[in-house]
Amino acid sequence: MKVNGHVCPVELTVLQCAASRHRLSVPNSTSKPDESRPKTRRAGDAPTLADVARAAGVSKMTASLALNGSQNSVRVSAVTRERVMAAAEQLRYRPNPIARALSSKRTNTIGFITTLMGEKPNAYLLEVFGGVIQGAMAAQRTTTVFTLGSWDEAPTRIPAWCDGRVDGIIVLAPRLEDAEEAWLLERTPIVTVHASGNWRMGSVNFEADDEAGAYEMVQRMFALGHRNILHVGGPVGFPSADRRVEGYLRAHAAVGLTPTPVLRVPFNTAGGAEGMEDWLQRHRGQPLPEAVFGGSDAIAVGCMETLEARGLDIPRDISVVSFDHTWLGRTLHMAAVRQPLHEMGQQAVEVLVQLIEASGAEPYAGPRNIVLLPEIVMGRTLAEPHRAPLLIA
Amino acid sequence: MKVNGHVCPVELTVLQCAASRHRLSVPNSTSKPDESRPKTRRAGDAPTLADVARAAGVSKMTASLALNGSQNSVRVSAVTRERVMAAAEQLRYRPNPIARALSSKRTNTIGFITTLMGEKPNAYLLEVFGGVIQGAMAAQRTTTVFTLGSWDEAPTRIPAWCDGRVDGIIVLAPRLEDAEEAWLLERTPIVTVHASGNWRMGSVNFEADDEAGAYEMVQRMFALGHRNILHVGGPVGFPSADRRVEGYLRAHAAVGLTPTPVLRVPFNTAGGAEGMEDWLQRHRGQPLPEAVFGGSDAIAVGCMETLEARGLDIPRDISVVSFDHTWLGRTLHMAAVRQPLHEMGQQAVEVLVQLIEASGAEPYAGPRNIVLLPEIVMGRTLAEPHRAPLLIA
DNA sequence: TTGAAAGCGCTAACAT
DNA sequence: ATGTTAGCGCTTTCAA
Repeated sequence: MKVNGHVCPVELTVLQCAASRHRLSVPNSTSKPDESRPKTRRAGDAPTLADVARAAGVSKMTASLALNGSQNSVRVSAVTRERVMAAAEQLRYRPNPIARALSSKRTNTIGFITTLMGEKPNAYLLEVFGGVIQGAMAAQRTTTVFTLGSWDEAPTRIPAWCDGRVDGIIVLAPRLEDAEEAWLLERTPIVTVHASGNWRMGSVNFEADDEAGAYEMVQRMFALGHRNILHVGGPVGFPSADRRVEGYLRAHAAVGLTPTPVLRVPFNTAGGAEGMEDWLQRHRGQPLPEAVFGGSDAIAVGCMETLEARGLDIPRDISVVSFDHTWLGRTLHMAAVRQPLHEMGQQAVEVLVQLIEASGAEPYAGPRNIVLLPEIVMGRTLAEPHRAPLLIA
Repeated sequence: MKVNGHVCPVELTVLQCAASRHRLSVPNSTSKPDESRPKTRRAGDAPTLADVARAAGVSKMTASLALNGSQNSVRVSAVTRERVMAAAEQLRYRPNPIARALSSKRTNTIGFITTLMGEKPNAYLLEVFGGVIQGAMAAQRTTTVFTLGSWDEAPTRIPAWCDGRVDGIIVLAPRLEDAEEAWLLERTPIVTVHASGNWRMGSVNFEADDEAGAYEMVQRMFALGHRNILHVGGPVGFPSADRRVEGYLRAHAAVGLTPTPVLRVPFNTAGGAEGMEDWLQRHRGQPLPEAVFGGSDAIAVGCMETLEARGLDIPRDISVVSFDHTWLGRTLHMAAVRQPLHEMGQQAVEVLVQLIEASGAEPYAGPRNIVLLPEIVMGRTLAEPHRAPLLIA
């Protein structure tokens, strides 16, 4: 098979253009899950506990006890256990987790609910997700991902996932109202991240102290000598964006400085780039700010783009700092308020596990709202302000 | 509660330092999944099919048939169906997916196996993952993530996950030998991504034509006037890295140019930055390459870092192009060979579903190795070569 | 058109 | 120390 003038090595290879979105369909394949298949037990099927028990010459329950090692010393004699384990080994027995889940009402799986991590991955979300799967691994659980097309679907779809397939769920809630069908949620513990007070009580919420982080960062910049700092914040109505603005303002109030009016843009690179460009054009001839404080990594990167496109050097001519310090910010060595997103994900799992294991007798007694403190990270994009004030071209 | 001089609004709030990794433990919580709980049916439990049937005055199976809508017109009369559905609605009945899975041997879940997406997210991996969950959503399945500490664990842990909890799995295999316990895999369909020939036959593999992509990109650069292109490739032994080098070399051979010897570095930013710095120091006084071709986004970003730190302007003084065009490359508007990672993830799910639904009677008849064609993306980091040749300082 | 009954593979009370 | 028995909630023959 020849493509672009060279030969592909593998015989069965099929080359196709990715952009064509060509469906590789075989004749009778439906995209809907199949609901009907035969289920007579065939010889090739996986061995069950019964097979092991039979092979070891004991009953199913003895086999179960021997294998699960629970009730350690008492229930099963050493020789019996030995025999059972040998049989299991020999048959290559693997317990069926579905059957176990049905019987024990525990799937050992936690759900992670997110909006589509599509073509345009959300760095913030991915960061938390990384923490979640790491936490899940540490807690000996697996993570299943439920994808929401948009947050509008949340009230109807989230309860539908609380149907026993997971022991508990973690919800990343940028902003979320009370679920209408809260009745179902009562059976499935939930931990939210960044659902600042919007979610029903009874669950546990994680958030970062955005306000304090922004306050601290602006103070640091003041200490470096900056006086004219432009804050390009996220959209109005996002609690976290709003709180960052508050921190920015409070820092100014604390030292008696009049803040430059805040710019609000969407939480993405284009938002930062276009907002910045627009702002610069509206302030032509006026002094260039000494620094820009982006409301997120993406916003800050967008701002940098615009500034650099105008020939400005960062941080010589103007400093740029950001919020979050996700992988994007780290890669670019940006100065930022680091929000402990990864830790949030990990700790969310820890708390969720506690919630799951809390029986009626010993209810969860920990905190209901957990606020992590952000930290200031210095980087290559922040320096002392430019000596001679620059004007906006 | 006061922190950093301001008051937190929520009463139950607990502030904690993220870096402390403090365990929020409640007294009797074990991290191991709990194995023992009572299971007598209490009034507050979720309604079952039996409850619905009783409420509707029919048998369980009639209820099941009525609700699942299978055997559409024949089996159940319209009135009965109506009554059953009303009862279900009224009881807020939700079918238990675990029970369904046990009975039907279908979980409608696909597994995604990956190494830890930890603090240092792998852009490549995340890109594919985004495609997978999107594909899964389209196919009405959920995705469960299995995390591998390192690839060494693959041969033992992957088979352990083929125990029925998922209908099939997708494996991102940078390099992977034959699984020793392949016997188990026979029951669970597998689609690999980038497992170029290393994995057992019988599964389906996806890959991109790295060689052709690199060839094409170098040709484009030749067309722009570049003659001295340094390829900073990924580590020796990674099939994809090796094939990119081959494409680079073939492009030179095609036009009769002698290629600059290839540099091989780790697949990350530090690799690119340090490799580049080292190379420049070893070639002091010699002509600066007109362009650098990074073996991945991360490598290219690292190279750019080093070059810009030396005061070089990209692309005026030197062009930089990369491979992959993941989110990092897109954010920075880099010129690159775009590998269709997202599409790979999506299509991997489509094929996996076909594999799952292929019964013994109608086995999967599609291709076993699917090669997607990369495409060239122009960007801000690639321009015509610098007129006056520069020397390495 | 509907019902009764037998699993799916495992866990857990209750005997022995 | 081990076996018996009864579910978990659903699907699916097999009768009626």
